Amino acid sequence: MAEVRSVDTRERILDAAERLFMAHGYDGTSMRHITGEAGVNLAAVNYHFGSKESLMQEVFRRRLDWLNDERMRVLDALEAEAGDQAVKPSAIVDAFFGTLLRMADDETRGGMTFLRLLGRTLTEPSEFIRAFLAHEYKAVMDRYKEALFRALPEVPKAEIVWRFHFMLGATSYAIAGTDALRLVTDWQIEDEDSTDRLDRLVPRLMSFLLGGLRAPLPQFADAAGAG
Amino acid sequence: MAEVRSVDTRERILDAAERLFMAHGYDGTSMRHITGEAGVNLAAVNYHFGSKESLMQEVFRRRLDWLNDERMRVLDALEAEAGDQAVKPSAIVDAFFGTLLRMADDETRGGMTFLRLLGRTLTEPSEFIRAFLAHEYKAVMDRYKEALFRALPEVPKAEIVWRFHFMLGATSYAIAGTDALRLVTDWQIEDEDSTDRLDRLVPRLMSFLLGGLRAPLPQFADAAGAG
DNA sequence: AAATGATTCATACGTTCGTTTGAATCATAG
DNA sequence: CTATGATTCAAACGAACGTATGAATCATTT
Repeated sequence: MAEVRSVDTRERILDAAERLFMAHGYDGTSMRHITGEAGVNLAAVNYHFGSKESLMQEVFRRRLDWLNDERMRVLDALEAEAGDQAVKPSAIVDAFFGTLLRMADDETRGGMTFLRLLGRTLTEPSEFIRAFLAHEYKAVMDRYKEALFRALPEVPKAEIVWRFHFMLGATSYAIAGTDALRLVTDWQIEDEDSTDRLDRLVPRLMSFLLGGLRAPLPQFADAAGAG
Repeated sequence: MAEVRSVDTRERILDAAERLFMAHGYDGTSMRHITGEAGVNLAAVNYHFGSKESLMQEVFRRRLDWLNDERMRVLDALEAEAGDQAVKPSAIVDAFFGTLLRMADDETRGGMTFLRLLGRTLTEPSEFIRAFLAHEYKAVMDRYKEALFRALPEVPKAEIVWRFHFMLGATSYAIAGTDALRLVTDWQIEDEDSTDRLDRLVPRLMSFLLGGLRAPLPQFADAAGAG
């Protein structure tokens, strides 16, 4: 079996696809863009991956398998360390979002490119992508939800689930828009260079997420409670 | 001038485009989908709007003109009411995000469809869309940033800008994913029906946003301050 | 009623899309 | 060296894309 060439080609395709899907979206990226940038023949994608959809799935699987395994490992370690005590909310949030954000510095795992792709894709419309991500994420999301339920027993579960949702949004947006949103907001932060910005994004975002997670419970207009 | 027909056709196209762009994205929606769903001739889009890009811009302009004017009006009123006092952060946040979220109940202004379109588009890759939104949003963003600077004089401006960014993300995600993210997280909140969920989204999100905005400032690993 | 300008219509243009095909080329095994 | 299976290649497929065209139809004015 001559796997040397094919592995090279596969990875070149995956790298190019990751970058182009991030920059132009799924529908905005053609197979000819991908194969052109990867320096391989047009037919190589269908030969190695079967279809464009399968390629997209493989782009995510390559990174998410490690990320979600790592998230599980970190949470395992936290719970083992805590014994019969509850794990602190800040540790849970860091295990989920911090583990994600620290991928930005690891180019062997996609770095910022993959993070921004993931951030954008979570709000992308394509049905098959959402279905695929739902499947990939289900187990780890359930684990973390349960951990937060135990860590915050006084907060209604529905509220925790919503706030997890909000945290996901703030994070994915912060990642996806690290360059893009500069356009929308057009702010200038004069005293920080770009490397600075990334280093400080994690503590900044963590403060925000924890502040939101532990905010006072909302008061609803009607009488009923939240669960 | 026979404007009756053209106005009807224009609005039918805009309504269909708004819905389809929301559901399938810009690149994922064809002119034939739009004109088919609107029940008009294929050439009508180019006749009335010139191009697909111009149509997209008009879809947004139709809603954003009102939204951002309204945001300006509300902030004007708040500042007039406060006199030389500072406007409360919670009032500013409500003026910006609450005004947006309350569009969900106003079908004459696009309702949830437009909100979800906007939420998704803020992370979409197409260059011309981001450039257009940047232009449409610039004035109102500057006004609100300044208002938050005055409301939170003890918080570094860079930190406020970042947290505004995070709030935008949480909000746009909460909107865009009101249905979609159910797939990813697969949570079930048994005791709330869907109308309930929308009514309670606003106070829930507001609590989260304010908690994040007023969270303790992050501690950076190195010595330098944040601005 | 005739004329005019706005709008709608069917149809076609050239391009690009994802995918397929079958031959050519490669690396390895017998 | 030859056979074999894996991979690469150029080329083409039909379908769908955004856009343009010119005739037909409509509403309005003279």
